[in-house]
Amino acid sequence: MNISKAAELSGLPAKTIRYYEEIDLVVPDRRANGYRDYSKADIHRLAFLHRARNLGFDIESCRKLLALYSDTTRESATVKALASTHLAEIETKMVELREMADTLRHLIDRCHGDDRPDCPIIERLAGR
Amino acid sequence: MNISKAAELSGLPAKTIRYYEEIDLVVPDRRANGYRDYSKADIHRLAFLHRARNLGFDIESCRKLLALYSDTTRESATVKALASTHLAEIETKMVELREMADTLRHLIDRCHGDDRPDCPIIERLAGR
DNA sequence: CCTTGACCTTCCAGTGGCTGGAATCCTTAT
DNA sequence: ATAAGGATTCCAGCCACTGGAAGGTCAAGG
Repeated sequence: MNISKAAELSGLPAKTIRYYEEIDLVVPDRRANGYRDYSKADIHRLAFLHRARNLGFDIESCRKLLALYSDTTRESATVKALASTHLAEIETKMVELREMADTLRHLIDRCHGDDRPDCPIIERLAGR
Repeated sequence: MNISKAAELSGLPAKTIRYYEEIDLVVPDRRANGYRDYSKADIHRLAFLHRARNLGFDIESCRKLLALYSDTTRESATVKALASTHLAEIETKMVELREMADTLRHLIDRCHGDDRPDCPIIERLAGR
């Protein structure tokens, strides 16, 4: 299967698929003409990566998840730990964003937003 | 004022301050020996940048905010628009993160997390 | 057989916002 | 005179792609 078909089936851009090969995530066979030849298993791995990335896992975590996916003797505890760590990171980031958003909303609410120069947003950034 | 003092007063690492000069955000005078010489106004601008970055504004927005900061004829509407756009982006990101977090929590809750291989997290990533 | 166009290949450069490190220079204290 | 602690520049790397150039391959139509 050519790369464009693999892209269509996995939902990943061809460029990304080539990149994943470069970093040894999914390395397909090659045909005599040098074209990449993706197997069904390769497609499954690519789609797996697509879903894992959509859940925000970074590439190194995806690599580990992919290894666990292929390892039928895996312990679910390992997977759960990986996902829990990732969830904690997401929650940390959410807290940061919420704090930013709250501050911004507060300042925006207090800014007249007209043709006058005085502005609580600028004042806050200037340190009051 | 030397860069290390500027770093201390603005709260930014010296490396970052040099980077900000490179991209023409804050360009200090130079002494005869080639050392950067930061004025009080420079320090204010650096601290301003520090706060703006902490609110999540990207560098180009910081550049605009800095210009508005220096422009006493600014219209607060301009600042408000910039901040509102940024707030909307943050809120979008928060929604994405919340969706990821909800999905992850759901899956983690259903994973035994023991020595057995069956795992709803892997199953979900594999596409059921 | 030739051309066209769609596909494939590799390689290089750029994104954002720094950060680390190497090599060298300047200042101050002993 | 020397050593420590600053300062300087420049180059490389991070993450996860993404765009583009230059060229090779293949199937269909004339």
